Amino acid sequence: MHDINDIRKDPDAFDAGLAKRGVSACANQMLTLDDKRRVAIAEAQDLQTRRNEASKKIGQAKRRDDEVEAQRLMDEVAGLKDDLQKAEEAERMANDKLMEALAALPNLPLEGVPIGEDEEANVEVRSFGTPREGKAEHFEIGETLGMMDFEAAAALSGSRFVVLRDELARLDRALGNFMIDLHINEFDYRETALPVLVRDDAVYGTGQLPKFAEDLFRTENGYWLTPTAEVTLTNLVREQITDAAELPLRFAALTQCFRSEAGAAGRDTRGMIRQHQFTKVELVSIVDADSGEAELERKTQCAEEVLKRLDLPYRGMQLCTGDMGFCARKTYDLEVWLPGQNAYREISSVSYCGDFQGRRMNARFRHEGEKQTQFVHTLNGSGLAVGRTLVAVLENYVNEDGTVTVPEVLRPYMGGAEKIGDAHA
RNA sequence: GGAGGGGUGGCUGAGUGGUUGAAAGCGGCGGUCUUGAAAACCGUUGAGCGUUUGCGCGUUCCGGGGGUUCGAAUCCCUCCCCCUCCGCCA
Repeated sequence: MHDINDIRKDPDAFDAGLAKRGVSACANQMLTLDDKRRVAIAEAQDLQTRRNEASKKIGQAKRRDDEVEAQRLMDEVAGLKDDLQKAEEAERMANDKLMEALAALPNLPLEGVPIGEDEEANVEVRSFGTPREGKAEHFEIGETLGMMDFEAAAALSGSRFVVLRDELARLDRALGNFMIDLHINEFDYRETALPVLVRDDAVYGTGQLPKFAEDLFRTENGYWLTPTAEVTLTNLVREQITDAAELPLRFAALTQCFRSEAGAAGRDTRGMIRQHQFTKVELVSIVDADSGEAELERKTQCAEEVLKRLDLPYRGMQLCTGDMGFCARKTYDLEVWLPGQNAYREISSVSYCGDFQGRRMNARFRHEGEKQTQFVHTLNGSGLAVGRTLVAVLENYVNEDGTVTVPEVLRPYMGGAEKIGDAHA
């Protein structure tokens, strides 16, 4: 959500920012809505003033038992009521219209973000490891092992679900545990266990609503299934004033995520790359207005460290203006090398959102002794998507005989096992 | 699921139709006193929005929304949340 005052201060800069994202200019439209809103407010307030004055006099008349005068005054303001109600309704509508329009606008890219239309214009900022050629895709490896079962999942739930068995199920769990342990032990994140069902306000706060409702699952009694723990972790500070001394707040969670993948029909239909339900370790930071960009770099490094310790080749991409998410001002994607696909695939996305979500959540902070509050700045990032990491491990660690070597850092989480598939080979 | 009790300012807690944005206490801030601090005493202390060069003025807000009324923290409807008892249950 943007501050209408910022738009008023420099409408051209606002439109220029939107243009970078391929969104057409609309500052003028917003200012017109705001003007209408303010006129409506002034009209309603004027009527309210008159009503209040009259009511006060009526009260005074009644106190001195002057019923005649009281009645005279009551007759006098009787006509006001209708106008007042209309004016208040007009004020509400004018305000709603402006809020609705503002809520649909994406955040502005930070200075220096590469300008472009789509992922073609993303910029590689670094890389790690050496990509190798591979022969097998992860689902071939998993099915050969007899531990990855899409048919069983389809029977239960349809497409875009998977059943993992035996050591692969354990590997999945090991990955999640390894990741979250790393972040809480070494990077100062607080582990958090969260609901995966939330209400409208929370999803609105992080920007998935109102625009992207079709990407989410909704229960019959009105809950949303969280598409990422970004929603819950970020909303932890909603509608409150955090003491600035407590910042930065760093939260990590290992949760299930649920996405309808409404717009992805036909894409990544095979395998575990794109599922309706997947596990992810999410990293969220709540910071003050000055720390956002440094925290973005830090968080990206936290995510990268997971890949490094798993010895998975990856590259870091800075997203261009056209490829960034709705709330983001600056985003890095980490893309892991998948030998089976002979391609880099996104495994983490780390974004700095400025105060865009803070304003939507009415989440503020205040420096000790100061009166003025500011909206918190927020960051979120995957550290990492567990399902896709499992895919990467399989394709990068598969052996000639179809077994899969367990990455060293995961062995403590696997009962010491060095290999998957030996017993079944 | 059934029955009941509650949601008031940073906190505790009064307030059931008329200058109530809201008593009192705590906390915070300023001052007096003190070498300094504490204690004591005095004063002060909510937020959003609109308007204004500024002082200010106006308006809204007592969980959210709607309604009754000339006037609502106070009455009505509805939703949300918390608590207690019973039932059920991982």
